[in-house]
Amino acid sequence: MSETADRLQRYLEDELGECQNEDLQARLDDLDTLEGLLDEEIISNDVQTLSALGNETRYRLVRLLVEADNELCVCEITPLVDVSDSAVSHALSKLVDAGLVTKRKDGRWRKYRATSRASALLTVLDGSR
Amino acid sequence: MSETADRLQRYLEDELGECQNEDLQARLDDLDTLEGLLDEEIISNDVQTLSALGNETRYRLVRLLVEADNELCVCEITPLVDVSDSAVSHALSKLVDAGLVTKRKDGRWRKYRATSRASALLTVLDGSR
DNA sequence: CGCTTATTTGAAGGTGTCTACAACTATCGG
DNA sequence: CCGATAGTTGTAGACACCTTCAAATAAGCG
Repeated sequence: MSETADRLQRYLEDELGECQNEDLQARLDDLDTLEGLLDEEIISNDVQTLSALGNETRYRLVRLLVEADNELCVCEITPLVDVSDSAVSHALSKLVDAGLVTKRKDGRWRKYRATSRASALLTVLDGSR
Repeated sequence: MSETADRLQRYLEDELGECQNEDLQARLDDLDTLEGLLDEEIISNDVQTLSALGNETRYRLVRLLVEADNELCVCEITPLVDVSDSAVSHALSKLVDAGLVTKRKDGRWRKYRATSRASALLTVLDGSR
């Protein structure tokens, strides 16, 4: 038996009392179940979303688009953040990949809009502070 | 006038029509207001939260703690993820800093529990997929 | 006390990320 | 077509991050 499993065993005996072997097995099963609940695809998708938002530039862009409650042209967005055009473009592209904004071509202008997922996330952040 | 401001001016004239000078000024004011809505402290706090969750190991830890709906001992958590004890400890510490989990000492064991902010975020992610 | 065990801390190294620059594509107006 | 403008893409280097190992701290037990 591995060392970490030993430690877990000791912990559970400590917590439950040594006599309750049924409870101990039940607890081990619970922990197994817990692990089983993790879906790899959901994880990687959520992590992509969160790490996209977890960057100051991209967070600002999303905030602005959500507050605007409308699509904005790149040329409207760029003056509002303190990085190069190129950085804005890279950032928006990553946000599109993450499903946090959508892109629309309009002649020579490109317009971006926050998705409902983006505004839902910001709403929760605002509401749980 | 800067280049990006020139571009913005051209865009707005393009969109609104050149005659509507009042509307143009109003739009510029709107964009200014938008920028003013960004609060630096909120931004850095949210970005810290999001970047903490935007890492696979930490995301898994939070998921597990939220699903458990209870505090878990480090020794229960470690076998559920595929990194060293040390990595788990570092990860949990960052999550505490970000306000996503809380820590409690119980004798020689340390127990962690997800905060309501953490479960709110996961709920929104689940609900907006 | 001294030993064992649980967890944390510090540091290092390998990897990934972010932004700016430059070059590119695409669209518009003449 | 051609020049100008809007925006994107590739890339490089500076920097940050993540994990591991080793050592440190802390608590319980004899």
